[in-house]
Amino acid sequence: MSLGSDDVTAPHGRLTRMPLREQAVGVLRDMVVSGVLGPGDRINEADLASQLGISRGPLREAIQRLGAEGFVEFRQNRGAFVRSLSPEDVRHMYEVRELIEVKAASLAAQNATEEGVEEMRRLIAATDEVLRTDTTGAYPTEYDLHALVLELSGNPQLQRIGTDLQVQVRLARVRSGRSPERAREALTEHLQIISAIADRDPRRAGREMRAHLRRALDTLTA
Amino acid sequence: MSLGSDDVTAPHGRLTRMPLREQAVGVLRDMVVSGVLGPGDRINEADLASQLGISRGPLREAIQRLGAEGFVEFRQNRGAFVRSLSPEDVRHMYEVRELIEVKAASLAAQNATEEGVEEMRRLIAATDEVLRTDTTGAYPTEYDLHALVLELSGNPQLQRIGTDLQVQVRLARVRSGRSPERAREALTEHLQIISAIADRDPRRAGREMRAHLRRALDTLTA
DNA sequence: CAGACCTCCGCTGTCGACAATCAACTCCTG
DNA sequence: CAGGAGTTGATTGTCGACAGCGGAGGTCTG
Repeated sequence: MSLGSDDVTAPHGRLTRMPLREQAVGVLRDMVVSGVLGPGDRINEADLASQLGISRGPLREAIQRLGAEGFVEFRQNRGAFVRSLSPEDVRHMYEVRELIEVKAASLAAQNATEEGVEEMRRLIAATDEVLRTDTTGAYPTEYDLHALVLELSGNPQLQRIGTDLQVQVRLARVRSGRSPERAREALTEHLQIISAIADRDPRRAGREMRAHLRRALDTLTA
Repeated sequence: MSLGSDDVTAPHGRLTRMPLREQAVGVLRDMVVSGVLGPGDRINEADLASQLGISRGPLREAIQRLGAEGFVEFRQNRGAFVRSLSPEDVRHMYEVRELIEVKAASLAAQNATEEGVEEMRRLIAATDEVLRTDTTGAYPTEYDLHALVLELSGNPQLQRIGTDLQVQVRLARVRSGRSPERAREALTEHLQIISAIADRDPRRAGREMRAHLRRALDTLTA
């Protein structure tokens, strides 16, 4: 697993090389949410660095970033550990997430551009599609929805904090996969949120988002 | 300005040496909020490192931390720059801050421990004192209040995000110092918040906090 | 045999040096 | 004299190496 040659195409087509640190941040996040790195696991810098084909320098910088985002915790002279969330932590995270995303949904309903709403409609279609076929492919659009709502809120701060929280929540969800029934429910709830935003109804958008998040938390803690 | 010998006394009295990175984070924050590092300024790693008496390694890690917290921005191969806030940015920050701190105030009114309320009362006294004498010493208690409210909310997530935002706001306030009149106003508003929390009245606590933040934003943008 | 002490190994925290990249300046050219 | 290519200096991105702390496991002692 080396990432030295992972180049990336910049907006204008020029080939640009992302700093190793940035790439490492991405890989680490993936390793955490995919369960390769479980809660409480110690992060061995030397091992991980050679695994990624980079040196410890950029890796340590990446770890700091993850630390500020709340993914890992530090112990004096013991290094970084993948954060393990207590049920209390999860509750607290959802409490904040509700604040953030309800506001975001409401703002999105007010501020979304036409093309934003258009993208929402595409999500409706995609969601519909998933609903009619299988539910295993649900997660991608799940995150897409929440990310899109945050973006359409038009408030970058809200977006930044919201996505951080959203990704952190995955930490809790890694182990406890949800049932197919709940997945279907969630998708229909998404539909409600989307249509409220598309209809430009802030109140309803906020209400639906709140309901959605509360049910999600219930499922998670059950 | 070297920080190699800046030891720190741990909770139980044992002398502990903070990692250079942590100390650097603190110093950098101070340099930003105190105006030594102005918005848009480039951060020269070599200079700053030798200025602090450390090497670039820990410093770079510290900068990453600050980056995740929104203090500095990165440009490809150009390094880190102190973030400069547009009026839009400030508005967005206050929008989120209102969400967070209003909730925090309301929660604090519900959840605060007895000793928490006790500390609030001490703040009332201190604030009263400042009100009666000069107003130049106002800032410390200003930040103390908001920090305390966040802490008493009992939600660590809320606290973390809230303090981040609060410190960032200082970025905007560095240049535009507020008038003594506004400072007095702010203090009386604080009194309202405090007493609402001490009375354990969540509604009023939230309402007063909201009013306070809105006026603060008005002053800032004026 | 249990518990305190000690030793050794692995790992983090830190450093200095090299390579890659960008910005500014110079110099050439029309 | 204006504009562009080449050059140079400064600064970031990256790496490998060393020192010191902490924990695992062995050893000594009561």
